[in-house]
Amino acid sequence: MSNKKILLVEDDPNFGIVLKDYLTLSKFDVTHAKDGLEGLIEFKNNDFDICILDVMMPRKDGFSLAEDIRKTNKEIPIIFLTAKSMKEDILKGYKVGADDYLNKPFDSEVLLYKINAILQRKSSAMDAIEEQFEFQIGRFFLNSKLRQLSFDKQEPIKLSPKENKLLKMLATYKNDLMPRELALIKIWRDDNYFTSRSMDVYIAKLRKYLKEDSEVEIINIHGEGFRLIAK
Amino acid sequence: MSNKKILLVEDDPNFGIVLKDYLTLSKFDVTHAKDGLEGLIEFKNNDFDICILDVMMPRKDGFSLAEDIRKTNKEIPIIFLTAKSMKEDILKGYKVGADDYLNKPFDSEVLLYKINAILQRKSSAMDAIEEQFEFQIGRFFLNSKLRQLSFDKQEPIKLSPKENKLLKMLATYKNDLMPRELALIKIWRDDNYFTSRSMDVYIAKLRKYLKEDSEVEIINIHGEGFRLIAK
DNA sequence: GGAAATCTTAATGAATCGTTAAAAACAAAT
DNA sequence: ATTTGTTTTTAACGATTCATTAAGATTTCC
Repeated sequence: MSNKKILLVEDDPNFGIVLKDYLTLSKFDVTHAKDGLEGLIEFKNNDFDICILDVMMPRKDGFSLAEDIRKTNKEIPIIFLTAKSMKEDILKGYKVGADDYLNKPFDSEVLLYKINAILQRKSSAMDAIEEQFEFQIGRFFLNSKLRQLSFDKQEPIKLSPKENKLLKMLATYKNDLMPRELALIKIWRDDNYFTSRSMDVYIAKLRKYLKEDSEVEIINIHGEGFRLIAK
Repeated sequence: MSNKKILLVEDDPNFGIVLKDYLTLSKFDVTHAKDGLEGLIEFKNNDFDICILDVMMPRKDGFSLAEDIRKTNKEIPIIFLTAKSMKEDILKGYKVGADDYLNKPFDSEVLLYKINAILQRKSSAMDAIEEQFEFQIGRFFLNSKLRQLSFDKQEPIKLSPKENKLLKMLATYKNDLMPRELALIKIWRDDNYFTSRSMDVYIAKLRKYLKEDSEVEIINIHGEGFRLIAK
């Protein structure tokens, strides 16, 4: 099997070369472009498996490049390298369709780990295509495709789109922390005072639905997010 | 298992050689660089497990070298050797991401002890890439992601963010000194009279939580920091 | 003994969250 | 186009959680 091909777009020459060497040693074919425009040209002339883009670059920044890449290819994994851990940047990245992002400086082993994780995720996702849409939550049963929440033999509750997405997300993180920010970005596509308030309203609605089973509850972790507890 | 690899950067030739020999005898592979620039080159060409850097060196001092190292690798443990025990230096070191520091002259056995303690601390966590968030503390169990402290079958105690961060940090330094300044910089992001007082308040809170197990205690080491003792 | 460091409790004010209700936006059907 | 019903957002207010500061007591170090 031939090596996976990486497009690395990074304007800092030193850092770029070190990173390229490191990835080459880790058995990837690396093409190193020095700015966004060069990156776009390389992208169009080759067939890469994954893109690693610096955010801040002359001529064309990483986000803008990502948008252009997405016009050609909706699936290719993109990892952003952001110098600062600005929330602005992270949000923007997710909107452009980032698969992951890393704050510089970072441990190169973490990058390697993320690359492999993403490549694996994509390939297995391709095999199975469909994602999970049925969840057991205590004595409740959620079918997120039909947007129905069932309890015993009772008539199922019909969920609105947002209720459904939120409960599904809580269920995929069952018994674990679902970070508030993540839900806002993925479901509300924005993270501000009002979307956050809106989310609280939906949490209240879900709690009302779920209160028939006393074993099930949604608890808040102050400043962090919510946790759906169910045996 | 192969020996752990140490990058030792020390400009004093006599001291450097003695230290290198001592560490080699203690079953480490030691690369000895004579100044900061040489150290950086060695760092980029090899794969070390830990760095020991003298602070005062010609061409490139230890702090500057540490910053460069951190650009490539955010996790690798760094120990500083400082001639004077200036608080300025210690703070600067921690801000650059030091794991520990030693005042010259020092007992080489102390250095050895610290190296092993740090490697142990890092290795268990680093295997999994993502950081550790579960800790056993005597009969207590801390889940720092969920911010809860459990004791036997009792209802877990919910920890506030600061309580959680502080206890987590104490736990990673379990049975060892957690330097006061380090906690202040990493958790409070500042080191002054008030943050220090605030930390004391949190130590008091944690002691209250932990007093159910008489085998567990947080002791103060006057002028140095705290030590979480647990079997 | 005296200065510096630490311990502990309590008070304050800010940020976050919970809940209800009303307003606005949206969609489907008349 | 207007009506009707659903969904989502905004508003308002109370409740809870949280970090900091103050202040006095106690301990440690020289």
